[in-house]
Amino acid sequence: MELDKIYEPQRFEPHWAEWWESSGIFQADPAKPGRPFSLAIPPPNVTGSLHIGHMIGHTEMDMIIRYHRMLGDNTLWIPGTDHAGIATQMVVERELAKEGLTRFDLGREKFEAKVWEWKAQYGGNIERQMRKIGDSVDWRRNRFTLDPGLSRAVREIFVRLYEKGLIYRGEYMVNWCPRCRTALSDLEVNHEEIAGSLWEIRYPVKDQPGRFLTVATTRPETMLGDTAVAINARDERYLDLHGKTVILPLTGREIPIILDDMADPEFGTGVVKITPAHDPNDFEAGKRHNLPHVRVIDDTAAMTAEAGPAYAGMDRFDARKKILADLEAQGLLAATKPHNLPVSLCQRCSTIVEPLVSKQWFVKMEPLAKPAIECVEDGRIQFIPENWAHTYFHWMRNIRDWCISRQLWWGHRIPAWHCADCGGITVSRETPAACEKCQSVKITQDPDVLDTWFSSGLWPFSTLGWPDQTEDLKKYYPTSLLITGFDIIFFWVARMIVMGLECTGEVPFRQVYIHGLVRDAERQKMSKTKGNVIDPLEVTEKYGTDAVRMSLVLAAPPGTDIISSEDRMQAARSFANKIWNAARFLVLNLERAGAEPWAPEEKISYVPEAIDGTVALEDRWIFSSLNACAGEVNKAIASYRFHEAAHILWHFFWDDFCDWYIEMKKLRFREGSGLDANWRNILTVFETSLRLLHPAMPFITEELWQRLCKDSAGRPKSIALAQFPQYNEAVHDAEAERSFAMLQEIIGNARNLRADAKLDPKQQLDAFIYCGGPVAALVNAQKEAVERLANVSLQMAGPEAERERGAKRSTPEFDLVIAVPAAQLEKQRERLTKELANLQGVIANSEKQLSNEAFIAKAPDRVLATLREKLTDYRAQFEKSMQALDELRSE
RNA sequence: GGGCGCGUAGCUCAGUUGGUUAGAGCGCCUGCUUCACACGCAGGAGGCCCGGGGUUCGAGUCCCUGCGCGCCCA
Repeated sequence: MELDKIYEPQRFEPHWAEWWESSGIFQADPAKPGRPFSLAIPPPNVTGSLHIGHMIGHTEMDMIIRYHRMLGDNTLWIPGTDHAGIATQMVVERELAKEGLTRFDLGREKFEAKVWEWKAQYGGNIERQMRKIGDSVDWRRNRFTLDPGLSRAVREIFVRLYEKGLIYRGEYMVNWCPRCRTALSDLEVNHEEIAGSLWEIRYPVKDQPGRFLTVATTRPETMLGDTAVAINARDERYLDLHGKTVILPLTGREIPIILDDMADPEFGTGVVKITPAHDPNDFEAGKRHNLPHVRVIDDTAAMTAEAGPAYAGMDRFDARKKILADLEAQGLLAATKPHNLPVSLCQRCSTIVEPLVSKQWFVKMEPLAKPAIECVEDGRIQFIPENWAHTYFHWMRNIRDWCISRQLWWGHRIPAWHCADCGGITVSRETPAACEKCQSVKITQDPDVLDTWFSSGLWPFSTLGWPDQTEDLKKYYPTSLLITGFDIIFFWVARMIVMGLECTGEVPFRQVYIHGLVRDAERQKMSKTKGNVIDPLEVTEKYGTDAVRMSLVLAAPPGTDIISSEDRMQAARSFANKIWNAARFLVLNLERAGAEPWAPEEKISYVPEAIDGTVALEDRWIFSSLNACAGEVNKAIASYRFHEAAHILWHFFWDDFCDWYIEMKKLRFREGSGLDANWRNILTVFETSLRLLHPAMPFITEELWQRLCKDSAGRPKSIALAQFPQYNEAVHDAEAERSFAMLQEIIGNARNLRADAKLDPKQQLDAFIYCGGPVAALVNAQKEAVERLANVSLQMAGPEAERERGAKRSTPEFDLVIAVPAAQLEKQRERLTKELANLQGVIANSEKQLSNEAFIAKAPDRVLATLREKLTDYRAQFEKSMQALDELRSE
């Protein structure tokens, strides 16, 4: 077996991605034993492609699912995609536009067929990407929101809610996108403040020549639809006009002057025009005062015939200009003042939304919200980080009815049929043959489709076969966890909770982990419209999937946004390269040792084997460290502290395993030794590390594991099915950890003294260590390690022995002298002076604290004891350093 | 206007319930082609933890307040 010198993930990642799927190891089986752990993917838009923002969610999901799989749980991760009504329709419409066509040219059926065609051609993009990044999903259970099964679930819940009176149809003012030509829910519009104007327009009072009522408006084009003007009852300026009428300019229509609190005496002129057909507040006012609606803007944002022949057919903003010019010409434009106003934009296409009255379907939310609030309050669903529950509560407690109908052609058609004869509506699970009211067969299905989120809201159970009580549903529902971004808490998370409780009587998931958004270098949210998306395929190609995954996980503590940068990916690739080369080193030396292929123990014990009757210090230490590492990683992943797990593993593998353990082991290798205990220890630690790393970096760990471990009878097929290492208290070896830390300190000090003297690093120097007791025993046993790792020739003497001349470093436990020429000692003086100043401060601080009676009385004994111990050490250190400095001065 | 969050090394950020001399990665400086790795090794510099006040024996951590910044909802 040979490993390339450089880690080249492109050479093996595609292979494992393919094998994982074809070998079926991620396929779930509800009949198998094991605690269920299930997760439904937030279904991405079928026409879209994964961006780096998805990548973090997918990495976290994959980490947690691989982790649970390795724990032996019965795991299921359901993949799938969302039909994304507006977005998908837009994409296909844009394609048609290239040929100069609109969907209306094709007609509904042909257009729908075109979208399906589009989906067949490009819809697989996301799935290909998911395969590439190693998502360990069960592809057999792949779902699409328009699948027959999921569509059946949609009809089922629609009919149920309708029958309970929770779905109703009515004429209301909704957000209308004139470009998409559909209604939008409140969530699908963005609010922005733009610089506009406040225009003051004179409305002549009828029969009072020369008297005007001046209204202030930000939208003059709607004046053509005014059906009243309002003044405030407390506003004495205009009170005498109450009950009179004004002549609406440009139209000559006579409209009443009414009293309403909507008119704010402090704002503008204190007079407001009322256009019930084109403003939500005016719509309400219109209801209060029984005002007629005059609709002057149509579905495409063009002026209607009712706007008058001068304006009919014009775009709303062109009409505004002409209206202002016409008013000006007639001397009716009193003022134009700069004014910032909020506008609503279509989330999909950024067109300014037009409030229009139309007949739409709504879900009555209040009764549904109540149990959805309770299940979070009582902890049946837990948000992580828990702060997000506030956001959820705030929205849920101020819930408004949900407009679910869309005037689109792509989506679930509303299961309601209108009767041409009696006007009755038949709502049914199955397509009805006749009107249920009058039995007429002249019925036609409602042309509208449902909001995409209506079907996404059913995702955690519709994907498991609901409304049928399938084995999957019984085993895996409620799902264990949902991982998603905070931007869809309202759109999706809230609706799943509502629908889950309503449909199944149970919460759809027990925990919701909310990850941060990936932002670019300017901290901008990444979005297709902004064009600042990073293509994960591009960076995974460049750095390897494992490196990209690791870089994201490292940068993603719970509750914070993730700044994506290629620097981080590079760093993570270096880490992967480090793992690769550690493996390469082992492989090369295994060959030299003439070792047989090795098979790992499935049940990991972490107990190092003895060599010649004793267990080597480095083995005791690394096994103890590995054990601690396993414990911390388990804790971190289980509590969704993925970044912590990644940092712990990075540190363990790079610093402990590579920089210290392997370096020590270089002293132990013997040619032709065969697979002795020494090797079994090394390989056990390495193999265990791979298991710990596997959830975060699945590809490199699988590759190395498969290469390194003999495919013996008892071996799992894949590292993904191997047991995840667990903490074992019995393996904890505090004494070995202390001794090894001491050894590191000795070597560190020696290296430091060498480096300061600026001598040729190849030159071996004489070193002298003065110590007694356990340190002396340690030095005796590890003399070779010190000499090799610090490149010195070491002699040991008792603590009282006379010191050799040279660069000296003291600690409470030992003095170390390196023989360097006197000329090279300057750096030592600087260092000692600095150290003394530092120690002085620390000592003064500790003494002050220890002489504080309140501290002694109130601080816990543990804290007190450590501080006293430390003070003794500081003082000893101070003495020694002082003495060392004196010696240097006398040189 | 309401809510959430952030401000720690040059940069990006960790720092769980308050308790040793505050950490990491990248960048920077010095030296090194040491036979796994220059995507590397060894050593090093760099921080009034945003300002002010308070609680406490003790505050980067808790409370109040000011300043600066971000996001969500109205």
